[in-house]
Amino acid sequence: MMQRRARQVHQKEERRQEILAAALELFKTSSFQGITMAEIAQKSHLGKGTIFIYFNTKEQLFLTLAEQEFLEFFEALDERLSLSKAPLSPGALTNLVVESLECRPQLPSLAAILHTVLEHNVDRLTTLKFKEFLANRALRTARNLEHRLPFLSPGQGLELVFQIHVLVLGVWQVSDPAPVVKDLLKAPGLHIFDIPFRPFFERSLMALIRGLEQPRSFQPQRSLFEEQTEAQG
Amino acid sequence: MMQRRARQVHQKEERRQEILAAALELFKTSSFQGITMAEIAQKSHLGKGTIFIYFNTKEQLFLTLAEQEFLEFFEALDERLSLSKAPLSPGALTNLVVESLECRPQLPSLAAILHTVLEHNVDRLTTLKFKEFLANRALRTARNLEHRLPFLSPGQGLELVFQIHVLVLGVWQVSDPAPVVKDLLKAPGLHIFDIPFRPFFERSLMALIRGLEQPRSFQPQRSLFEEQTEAQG
Amino acid sequence: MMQRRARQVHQKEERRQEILAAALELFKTSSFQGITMAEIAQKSHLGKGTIFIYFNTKEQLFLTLAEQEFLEFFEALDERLSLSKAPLSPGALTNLVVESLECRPQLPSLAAILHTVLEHNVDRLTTLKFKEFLANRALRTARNLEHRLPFLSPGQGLELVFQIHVLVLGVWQVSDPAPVVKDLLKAPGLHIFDIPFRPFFERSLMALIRGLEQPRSFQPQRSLFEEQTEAQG
Amino acid sequence: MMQRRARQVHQKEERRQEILAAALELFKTSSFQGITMAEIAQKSHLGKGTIFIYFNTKEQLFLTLAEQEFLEFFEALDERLSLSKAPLSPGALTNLVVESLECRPQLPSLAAILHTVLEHNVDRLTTLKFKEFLANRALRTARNLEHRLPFLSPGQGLELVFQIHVLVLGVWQVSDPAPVVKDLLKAPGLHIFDIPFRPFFERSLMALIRGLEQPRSFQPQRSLFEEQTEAQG
DNA sequence: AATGAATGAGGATTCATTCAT
DNA sequence: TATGAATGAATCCTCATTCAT
Repeated sequence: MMQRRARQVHQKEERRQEILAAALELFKTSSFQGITMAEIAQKSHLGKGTIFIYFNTKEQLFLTLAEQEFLEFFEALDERLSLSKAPLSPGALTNLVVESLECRPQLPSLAAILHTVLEHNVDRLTTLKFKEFLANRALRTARNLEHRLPFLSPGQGLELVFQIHVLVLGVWQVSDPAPVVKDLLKAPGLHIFDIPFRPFFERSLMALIRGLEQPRSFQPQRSLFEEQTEAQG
Repeated sequence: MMQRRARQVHQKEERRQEILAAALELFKTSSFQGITMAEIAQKSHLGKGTIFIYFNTKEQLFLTLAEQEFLEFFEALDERLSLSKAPLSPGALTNLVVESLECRPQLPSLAAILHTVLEHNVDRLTTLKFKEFLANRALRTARNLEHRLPFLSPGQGLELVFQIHVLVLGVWQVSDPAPVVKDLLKAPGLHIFDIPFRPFFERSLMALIRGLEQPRSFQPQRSLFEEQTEAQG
Repeated sequence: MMQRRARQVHQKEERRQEILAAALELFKTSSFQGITMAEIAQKSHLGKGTIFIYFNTKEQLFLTLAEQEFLEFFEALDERLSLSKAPLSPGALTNLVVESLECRPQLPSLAAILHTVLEHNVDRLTTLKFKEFLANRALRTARNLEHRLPFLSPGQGLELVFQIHVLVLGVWQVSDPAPVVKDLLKAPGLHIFDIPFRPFFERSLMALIRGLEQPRSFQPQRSLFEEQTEAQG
Repeated sequence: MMQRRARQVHQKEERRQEILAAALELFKTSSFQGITMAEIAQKSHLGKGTIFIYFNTKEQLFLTLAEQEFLEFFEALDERLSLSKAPLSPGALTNLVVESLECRPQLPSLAAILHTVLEHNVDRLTTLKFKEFLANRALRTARNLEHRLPFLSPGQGLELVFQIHVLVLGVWQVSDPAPVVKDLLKAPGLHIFDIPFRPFFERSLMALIRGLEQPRSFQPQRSLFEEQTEAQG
């Protein structure tokens, strides 16, 4: 053990980052449940107890990791969105998103456990901070999206951000099968479950954006009625 | 304990269903991790060990639950899709999906743990059976979708099925926050995370379908090039 | 399942033997703990419950197996002892024992669990029967031994039987290492633990018999005194 | 709980010994299977989990116990063997062994489960260490035996060590009957199974040593031939 | 007599978290 | 601050045995 004391604020922040880096590194080849705090401590050359000085719980540690990844993703996306003021085609926007995503390869897997795992066993305050950060960040990107996508009505930018989030975590779960499933993918008829993340995500997001782009005025609320009529016929 | 012996095949099936019903009931107010096999046994008036005669592992039990919910969802959807042969509008299809979904209120929460939890710790054979069932069922519905959505090219029906699945599990996770998060939803600025499942799912699916509906010929593969140009400009 | 009813006494005995044969077969490649009653039932084409009609407990089943093996061993040995009336050399007797042992290859492994496992969880009556059988059988062979080994004083025949038993189970345990140990036998210096049953048993038994053969009159009880004297010197 | 932290190496060793002492204490009145880790924890005033910091598995804990007992036995024996250089009579040696054994009353019962229980469920490294220790210790005592027993040819010292081991565990199993058997010992005819450890062990070991002592030249390898001849006649 | 569904005691082990040092 | 020893809750699953059919 090093026994270096981090008395300065910047030293503490450094230490914090070392821990996060170690966790991220382990997360590349393992899962949240598969990683133990002992491993993280060892990899960051710190004592087990030290980790808990910087993070209250294991979930909080990974939530911080997620926050960083989200931040960088949003930054990357915003940067790309700010390169021009011209309207974006659905394909172009999809591209920007995918590019931004590829800078942070662990974001999808972190997003996939965000709601079901990480946000449990975290204290109010931490959650509050995280959600506030996310809200601010999402709103900023939402505005940027609304600037580049003229067809978006006010508020739809934020909705699109959430929809992207939903697609990221959903597509990730579908494209990252359990070991047993992975083995079975070669079985006849099961290749349909072999779904690589990127192309499927691209097609889905593109379709979604193109759908948003369509003027809705021509099909106002009729869907329900149509259906019922059909059902009767 | 009852000590009634289920010796006939149909009695065994009945018992099996009793167990599943008990598990589903518990799942309504708790989570996979929060439920113990002992609770399920108690609720189905059986011994702890008896459960393991019918299901090898806890995961397998819930996988079977998921299978049943998926089956009923697909049946409900197929039935609705077969009521007419006329082309469906995006809104109409969305409606059909949401209706089918509402028959099985636990489907989203089961789908949400399917890939990350259930498909782990299940043996090859069980997984194979499950995936084969899912493949067959998905393909049938895919064909039905292609019949009612003329704009779908062959194979796009299946993709749409997967996209619906992705939206279901993704939107569910976003709309079913952890207790701590739920508490914070009233905080100023955090109401944006209060996302009820149904409307958000409806809008997202509708947009997706409308996007698929658009002829793609007008924007062929140019997206990447466009973007790069923009970035340079 | 066969559902054959064994109404006749001889049919029941047959069934009993089938079960024992199945258990013995499994015991060749597995251990007492490694074998389940379900496996024995399956291998003897009977229902699990049926096994318990013939044997009250798993231990009793294997105790019966041990009894049979002991019986056959004693028979084989007695037969060989009866072929002549001439005094036996230690080597010759050792040979007879080893030959008799080799007819029943499972005897050592059964003897090795007899006192530590089998005789636990067996009811009084069964144990009584077993022990009575063993006593009678041992006494008969003891007499035969005393006939062929003139140097044995009355009662020493029985003691020799017990000593043979002790050597069988002791040498077996030493010569049948756990898997982990077996792996380690190649390590430098650990080859000394690679002790094949037969030669080690032969040498040990031979020495023991030769020791019994020696007239004890010349060294009467002095050992203790000698030692104490030495210690003082 | 005490919550004293053992941070120094010697404190940790102390704690380790406390656990071993507790286990040994329990082992006096119970069996390996009858003792639970929880009991050991309670008796050593430690948390259940703490035990597993010091010993990976229950088997490892008891293996360590066995190692200590073996060590002390070997030490005691070596000490006695070193008191003089004069040749030992069989009776004298037997005495030394029995005396050494009586210092460690639990050794026989630990030896009796060594091969059948303890050496299972222990990792390679632990087993390696244990076996290496045992090899070294046995070889040293073997040399000492060869010094005091002139009739032993090189290598026979080690063989004698193993033979003593075999007798210890074998005689122990025979002399420590299951409760049911113990009850039956008064039954007519079954008193022959009432075999106290010490005298039976003494007589057996003495005979064995005396056998080893005999010059073998007069009966060279003829035993097999003799026997066959007899069988034919 | 035969069956196999039902039973439930039984226990080692992990690991996030705490806190004495 | 840093440490790592100490903690103990938490639970799935096996399998010998029973007994309703």
